[in-house]
Amino acid sequence: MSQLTATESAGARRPRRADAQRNYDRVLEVARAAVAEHGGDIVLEDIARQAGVGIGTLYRHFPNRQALLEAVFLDDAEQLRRVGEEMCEDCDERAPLDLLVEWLRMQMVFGARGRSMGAAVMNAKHTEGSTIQVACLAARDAGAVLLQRAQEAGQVRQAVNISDVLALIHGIIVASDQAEDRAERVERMFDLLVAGLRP
Amino acid sequence: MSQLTATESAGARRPRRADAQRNYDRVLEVARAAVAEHGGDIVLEDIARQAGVGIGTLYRHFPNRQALLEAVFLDDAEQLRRVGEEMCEDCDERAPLDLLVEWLRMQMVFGARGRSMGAAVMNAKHTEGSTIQVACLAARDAGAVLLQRAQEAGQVRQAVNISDVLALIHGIIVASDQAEDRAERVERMFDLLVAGLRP
DNA sequence: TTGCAAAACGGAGGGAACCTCCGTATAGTA
DNA sequence: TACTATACGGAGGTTCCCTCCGTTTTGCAA
Repeated sequence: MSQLTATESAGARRPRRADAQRNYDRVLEVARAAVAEHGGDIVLEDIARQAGVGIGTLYRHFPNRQALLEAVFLDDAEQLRRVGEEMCEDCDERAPLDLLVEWLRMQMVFGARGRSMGAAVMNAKHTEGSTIQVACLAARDAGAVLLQRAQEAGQVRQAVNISDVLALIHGIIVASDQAEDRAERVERMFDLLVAGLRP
Repeated sequence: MSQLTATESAGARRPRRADAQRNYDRVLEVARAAVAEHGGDIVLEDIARQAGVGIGTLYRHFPNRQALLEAVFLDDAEQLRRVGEEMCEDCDERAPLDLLVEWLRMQMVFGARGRSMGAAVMNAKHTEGSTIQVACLAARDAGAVLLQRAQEAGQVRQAVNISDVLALIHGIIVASDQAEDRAERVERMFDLLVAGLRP
């Protein structure tokens, strides 16, 4: 949850006051639930009300809609990195391609949860030095290692590039967002992607 | 332009009045230009003003934002279908896979033009019987024939399915929308997709 | 414990955009 | 030319985003 304490970015600032931290956490928690249900189409005033704080408080902690969505997103990116790194250590026991595919599948599940948060997040992802870009790059790097292992094992073409694969995954999510046969469609597109990896 | 006259859907209604048709066309034209520049983030009041009509007039012709975007979209879908059908007739002279790839590339160029119109259009695409679905299906069918030719020539795996390929193309567009190295990135993802087609 | 300054709270309200409603204007027919 | 169905247009209701600022609270220091 409150992975961001006030001591961000090098500044030796005084830590957040207790009430502030409490409200920050509460807002973030409500927002997380709301995003899981409605995607990016959340109404900030509703979030504030449900969290039991004023709209002004919400905006102090999250200067705009984007910032709130990003905060919700960050946690997940962090988790993805962690799992990716753990998988790297299993490379001796399981086929690297299998691990890679499993990790990519996680990317999809996780991305699908955020659904229409997509547009907002996509922006930040490409903003140089943004917290969210840093988190995504960290997750990506974990994936890059998995990919490399699979390539060394001769299970994936050398030309394949992790960031393209991830972008394509994101594309699959967005492209199938509204489809009525969502699950199967995602599965087929994913298969198509995996097929494209092989030598 | 005014591909939709008032005589829609079987109804034997009186044709649109001349001034109405004029305004319809003018709004659509302005909207088309605006979409090309700003994607889906157009302000309807601006469109109305630039077209020299009142906001009420705009809303009479296009009951909501979505309807206007869809109208802009339709034309393009229609063109895509036409080109696809023309290509089918060239299958004897050129390799089917080449034609397919060229057509898919058109899909991308054309989709990229509409950019963030994406979300709005995606909705309609999956609404049973919507004009836009019909247009997309017609375009898709043209592509399906191209795909089939390529499969018959043994240049594409049998398991590949046109609508998945198109969805993936759409995904590529969306996924690379904000990237700074957009062009190359699209190109690489597209290559990845094409590689996935081959047997 | 008490006083106090920095920090945080919260909601009124400005502004942007969407869309509706209805009185007024006009095209096209008899 | 007169009349009616059709179309026009913009005022204003609604929703949501975000800012501003007077009030309240916290936590440190005496």
